[in-house]
This record gives sequence, structure tokens and C-alpha cells, in this order.
Amino acid sequence: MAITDPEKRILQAARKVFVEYGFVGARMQRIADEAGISKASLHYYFRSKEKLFDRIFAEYMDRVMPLLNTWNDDSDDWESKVRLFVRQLTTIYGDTSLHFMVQELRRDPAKLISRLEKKKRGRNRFITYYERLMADGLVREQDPRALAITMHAVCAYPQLNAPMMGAALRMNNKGYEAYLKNEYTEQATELLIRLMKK
Amino acid sequence: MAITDPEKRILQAARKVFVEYGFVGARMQRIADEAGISKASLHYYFRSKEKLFDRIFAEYMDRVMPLLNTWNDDSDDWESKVRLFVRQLTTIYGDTSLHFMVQELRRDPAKLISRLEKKKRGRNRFITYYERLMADGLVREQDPRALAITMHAVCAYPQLNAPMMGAALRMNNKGYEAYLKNEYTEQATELLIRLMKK
DNA sequence: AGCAGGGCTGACCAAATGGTCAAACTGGTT
DNA sequence: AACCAGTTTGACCATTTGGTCAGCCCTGCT
Repeated sequence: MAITDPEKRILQAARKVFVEYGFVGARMQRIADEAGISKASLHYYFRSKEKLFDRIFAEYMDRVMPLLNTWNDDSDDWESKVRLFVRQLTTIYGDTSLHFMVQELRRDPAKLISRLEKKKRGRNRFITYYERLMADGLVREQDPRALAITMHAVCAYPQLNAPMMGAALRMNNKGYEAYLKNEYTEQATELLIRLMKK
Repeated sequence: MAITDPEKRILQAARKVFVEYGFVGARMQRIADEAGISKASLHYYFRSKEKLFDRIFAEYMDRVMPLLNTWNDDSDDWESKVRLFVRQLTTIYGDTSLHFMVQELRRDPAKLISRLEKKKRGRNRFITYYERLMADGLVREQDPRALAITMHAVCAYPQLNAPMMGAALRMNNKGYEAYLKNEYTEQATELLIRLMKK
């Protein structure tokens, strides 16, 4: 609790509370407490719950969206590219609390759309890239869309639905988390590469 | 709006409202309206919001849980087994509103645990099955846990995070949904089978 | 008709919650 | 000291929401 800019303290508190409880479940009082100020002060800095939420949500959005469009690189070494991509996806999806975004996106899809239209220029880069690789005969012929979905699914889902998958594998919280971090990511990467290999 | 058992009408209304808004966002008044009765009547049948919610949640849980343990069959024809499994997963995950369960499970993981302990007898059946197949040299050698996760991920995620993936693929709602139903499921099945083949 | 009991509801309540406001406090400037 | 602008807050408000309750209505029984 260092003496820092109140606005930053508020944002940090809001992040925490919104991610944990979602927009509907979050309480302004709680955010104020967490930031160490009064609720009135909170409203002094951010006029409304909605305004504050939008700020937080946009933040997360801007961090995740680029991942849907990566793959600028045009090199032929797609294998290490996949490795890098998976590493990025899992880490960002992990500490970015994807579940928060999924939840809020469902509550108000308009938010995504408006924020998305701007960046929607051109086709998905992974797809373009993979099509090029196919044309050059470097990878297996298949619908790159299914591949794209699979990549994201394999990285995101185990974290998104951790309680269920952990239970299915008969692991407790710690064990499942450890498995994800220590073994699964590596295994998933290999699976994905195998899917693309000719 | 046929004249049916009020309790059934309530349950149906509750299902709809809880799934759409989640426990925190759901309103008892709304459920009552949807069921065509007064809020007081609603409380007459189900003492509290929590009690009503538990009933609904348990319902969904009982429908999804078996999927985590399928694979009774011991035949060697694992390929058609995979095909069947994927079909089941996608349909049940689809109309069962997996997002609802994921959301509520995160809100109160204890609910899963208590309801899970009962069925937690023995190991995961898919894993046991796959280990047998490996021992018999019928499939590729690999950690079946990663495979189990991948299967669920590939079936659930595209529906769970539809807005994001749809956007990533530059499709509108309808288009994305159509793609999932008409092509993706098939492609995903083939991907999974290819992952297991020797 | 009278009555009993379950189903159903309008009116009501207490608590929670997002938001407002006038007043107090702070540090810097003249 | 007087003043000013930006910051902070306790007290307060209107609304929403889960839940309660006394009583009405309906049906079947005597």
C-alpha cells in the first residue's frame, strides 16, 4: 500500500474486483476499499461504474486482441513460430483472466464488435500465413480455420474450465495447475506441430 | 404458454434466466414474469433464489458430468468411438450452455467439488481406455491427459468463446455458427483421430 | 350453505447499492 | 493572512431486490 497516484490505485483495485466478480457482481464500495479511498472519491475520479469498467475492459481487450492477429513474421520456420505462439497465448490467457473477458463479452457483445471493427482490416494473419505454407508445400493441406481454433482452444480451455478438467483428471487444484505449467503446455505444443506437419 | 404444472413452468423460466444472466445477474421478478406468476408465488414454490438456483445448476451438472467419464465401451474400434464422443460433446456442450456452468463454477467451486466427490470413484475412463490401446499397440504413445484435455477443448472452446473466435476468423454470428455446425465439427474430429493414430 | 386448506397475490419491508452534494481539507500563490 | 483550485469525505438519496405476510380465491368435502 505505497502512497501512489490514487488513479492508479483505483485502476488496480478495479481490475482485481471486476475480474473476480464480473461487472454485475462487482461493488463500487469494494473497489473503493481495495483502493483505500472513500466511495465518493472513487466517483470523483470515475463518474460511474460503467465508465470505470469500460476502462478496465478496454485494457484487457487491447492486450488480448493482438493475439488473434499475430504472425507478422513470414519466415518458413513455422515450428518455432508455433512454439512461441503457444507460449504467448498460455501466459497472456493465463494472467489476463480470459474468463473475465469471455463472461463480459457474452453480457454485452456490442462492446467487442465496436472495439473490433477498427482492427478488422484484412484477413486473419495466421490463416494467410498457413495458406502460404501450404502453397509452398511445407505443411499439411487442411482448413486453416479449424487449425486456428484448435490452437486457441488448446491454450485457453484448460485454464478457462480448470475446475472441470481438473476434476475429470482426478487432480486437486495445485496438482492440475502444476501439470498445466510443467507438462501440458509442452505436450500441447507438440500436438499442434504434429497436426501441421506434412 | 399452455396451462402446465407451475413448478415446471418455473423451472423452465429459471433455466432461461439463470443461463442468460448468471446467478448474480438473474432477477427473481424476471423469473416470475417468465413463468407467468407473481414473485410471491415463486417464493411459495422455491423458498429462496439460492435454492432455485441449486436445483437448476444440479440439473445441468448431472447432464455434463457423465461426459467426463464416458468410454465404457472397451472395443478396439476407437476411431468411431472418437467420432461419437465428439458428436456428443459438441451437442451437449452446445445446448447445455457450458458458459453458464463455467461461470458459476468459478463463482463457487465448492459446488462442483461436493457434487463431484460422489462420482469420483476410480480413474478417468478415457485415460484407462487409451492406456489399454497403447499397451496393445493400437495407438500412438503419448500422455492421455493432454489428449483428454484437447478433446474437450476442441469441442467446447469454439462455442464458449464464440464472439472472439468468430471475430478472429472475420465472420459474423451466423456465418461462424454455420461454420461450426457444418464443417468445423467434422474437421475437429479428424484432427483428433489423426492425433491418436500411430 | 358452510367450511377447510392449499394455491396465489398485492402490498410491504429491510438491506444493499450506485450515485450526489455540501462542507471540510490540502497545498500553493499573492 | 487571505484566497483559490483541486481533492476528499460523511451523510444522504432514490432505486432495486430478495423475501415476507395477511388475506383472497378456488375446489372439494360435510
